[in-house]
Amino acid sequence: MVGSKKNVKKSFEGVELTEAEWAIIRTIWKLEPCTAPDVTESLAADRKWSYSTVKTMMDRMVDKGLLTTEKLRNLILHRSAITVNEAQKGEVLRTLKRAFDGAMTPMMQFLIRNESLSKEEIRQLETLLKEKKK
Amino acid sequence: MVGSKKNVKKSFEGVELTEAEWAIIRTIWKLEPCTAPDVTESLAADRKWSYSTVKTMMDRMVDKGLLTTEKLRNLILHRSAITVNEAQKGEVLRTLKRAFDGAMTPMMQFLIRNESLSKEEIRQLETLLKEKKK
DNA sequence: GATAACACTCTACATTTGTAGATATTGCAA
DNA sequence: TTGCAATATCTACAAATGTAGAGTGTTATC
Repeated sequence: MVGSKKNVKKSFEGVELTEAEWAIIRTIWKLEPCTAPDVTESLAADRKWSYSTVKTMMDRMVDKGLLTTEKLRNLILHRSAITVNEAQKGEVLRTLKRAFDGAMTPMMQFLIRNESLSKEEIRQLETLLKEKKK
Repeated sequence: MVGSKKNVKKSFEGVELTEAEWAIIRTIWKLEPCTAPDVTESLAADRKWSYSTVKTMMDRMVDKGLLTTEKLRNLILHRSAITVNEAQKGEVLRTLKRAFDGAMTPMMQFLIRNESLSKEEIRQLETLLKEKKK
């Protein structure tokens, strides 16, 4: 059976989602509360996943505590248990840890140096940095 | 058998290394050219991996084209086939794609807002941005 | 009440990742 | 020259991930 372990509430400091989990949770953030068929349909455009596939993924995510469920009649409504921000933070921390030895500044430097940014975007970032200084 | 497929030269635009692969390639960047026992020993401090484990990993990385080999007497010398920069880029792109829908600026904003940066670090980044504008 | 839709449950299988024991090979030292 | 120590090869297995078919239950409808 998929989906049995009690899902203990835990901190999501370092959540790491797989590619497929990202696809699913993105959809859930948009639709929640929603059912597995809802998600399947919404994803149909990009991913041609069968209902079973989506449902299995979702069940596993419930196990991991990434989603919560509520039974409504014969339906199971799902909600995200982590916020966009938490998920993003997990992903960023992962990269930081693995690729930059946990050092923020080198990572920022890498981004500024290697990625293309328009003048306007640069201005925005400068503004943010200015605010940050306070 | 581990390590048979011909390793075709390919672009490393989007390399994604696993946690274990990162540990190994970091060591290789330090020691290359080096043997599997070299890597095992160097990693012994953090990871208590057996020689077999390390060797298997390395063989798989050779398959994937992440490492190259050269036979010297009875030894196999390994070298990295991707640079630190390429690996970092892969990791960053991954996060960008998954967590920020490929949009650079939101990711930068997230970092500036959510991470702690000293005044000095902020100054450095401002300088970088200034240079970038040219 | 029978039945078609719809949603859910179970089970399964391939691939990748992490981990390592057992065995074979070989160059070197005694 | 022989045996040992170092290195490499082969094989294996568990867990995680990606993917989905087959079967079961429930509900709204005719």
